[in-house]
Amino acid sequence: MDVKTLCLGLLTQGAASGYDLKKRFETCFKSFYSAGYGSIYPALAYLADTDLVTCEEISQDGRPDRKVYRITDKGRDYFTEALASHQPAHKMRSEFLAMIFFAEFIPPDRLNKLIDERAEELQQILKELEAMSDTLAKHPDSGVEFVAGFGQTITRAALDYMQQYRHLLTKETSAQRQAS
Amino acid sequence: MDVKTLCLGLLTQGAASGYDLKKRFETCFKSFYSAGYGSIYPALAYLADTDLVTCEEISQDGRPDRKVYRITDKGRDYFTEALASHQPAHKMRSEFLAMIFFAEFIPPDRLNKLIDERAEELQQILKELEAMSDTLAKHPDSGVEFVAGFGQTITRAALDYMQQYRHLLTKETSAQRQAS
DNA sequence: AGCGCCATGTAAGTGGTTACATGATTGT
DNA sequence: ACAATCATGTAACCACTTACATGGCGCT
Repeated sequence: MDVKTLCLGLLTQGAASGYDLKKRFETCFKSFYSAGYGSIYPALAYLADTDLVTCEEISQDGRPDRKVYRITDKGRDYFTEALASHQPAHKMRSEFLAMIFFAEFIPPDRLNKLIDERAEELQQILKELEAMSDTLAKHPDSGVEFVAGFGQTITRAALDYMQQYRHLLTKETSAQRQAS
Repeated sequence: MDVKTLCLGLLTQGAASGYDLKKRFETCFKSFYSAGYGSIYPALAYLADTDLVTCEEISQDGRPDRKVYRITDKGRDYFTEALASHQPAHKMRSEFLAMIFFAEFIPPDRLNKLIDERAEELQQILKELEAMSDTLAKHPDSGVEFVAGFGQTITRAALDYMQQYRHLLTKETSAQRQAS
C-alpha cells in the first residue's frame, strides 16, 4: 500500500485536490501513516495518467488554481482489487523506543525531556483521533470507527505506561552512582 | 537514528558479527525497528572505515569466516553524542490499519483473515517481548526493561481491542445488505 | 510588516529493500 | 534428500523526504 493507492482510497470519500488530500492524510491517518506533497502530487499525476482518476482544473480569483481529482470506475475497481489481494506490511521505526532502549547512556534530564516530548505528541494524536470519532455521528463507517477506536486505545495505553513507569529510567544507575 | 547508529548501540552490549547483529535487531527491536543484511553489512563497513569499530577476522573450520566487530572508545563517544543530540522521529506505516480504514470495501471473509493474521503477528511479538523480560533477571537494564514493558503493554492493548471490536467490521454494511 | 494559509510542482538526495552470488554443515 | 543455519557481501532498485521555486490573500 503505497501513497498512490491510499490517495485513490481517500478519493473514494469524495473529490479533492492534492492540497486537500494532504489534510485528509493528516486527519485520517496521522497515527499510523504519513505522506508529504512530494509523494502526493506525483502520485496524483500518475493516477491521472493511468485513468484511475480524472482531473478538473479550476481557476479561482485571488487564490492559486486548483486541480480537483475524482476517482473513476476503473480506479474504484483497482482500489478494491488492491485491498483484496495486497498483504499488509507493518513497518514501524520508532527512534524514540530505540533511544530509550539505551537509556543507561542518557542523562536523566535528557530522558525526561524525551519522554515529555513524546507524551505531548501522543496527546496531540489523541485529540485528533477523538475529533475523528466525533465526525462518525454524521458519517458512520465501520472501518473508520474501528481504526479511530484502535488508535485511541493504543495511544492511551502508551501514555499511561509512560507516566507509570518513567521512574524506572530516571532512577540512578550503578554507573551513575559510581560517577557521583 | 539510522541502522549505522543502532549497530553501534548494539555493539555496546558486546562484540558481534553482522550475522549476530541481525539476530540482536530481531530479538531486541522486533516490535519497533527492523534491519536487513543489506543495511547492516554496509553499515559495519562504514563504521570500521571511520574507526568507530574495529574488525577482527576469524577463520572457522567447516563454517564461513566471521568478522567480529568491537566498538572503540571513539565509537562509544560518538554513540553517546548521537543519543544526546538527535531528535527522535517516529515513523510508522501500518498498511494493516490503512486497509482496515477502508473496511467497507473489503468482504467479511477477507477482513477476518486480515485480523487473524495481524493478531498472530502480535502474539509472536508478545512472546519475544516476554522472553526479553526474562533475560532481565540476569542482566538488569532500565532502558531494556522500560522498552520491553512498553511493547508488552501496547501489544496486549492492541490484541484486546481487536478481539473486542472486530465484530464492528464484519457486521453487514448497508451496501452489502442492499446487494444481498 | 510579517506570518500563515492557500496551491502546485520538480529535482536531488537518502536510506533501506530485494535479488543475486556462494557454499559447507547440521539436523530431519 | 532436503531444509535450515551459518556467513558475507554487492548492485540495482524503490519509495519517500527535503529543499527549492513561485506568489497572492487575509489577519494581527
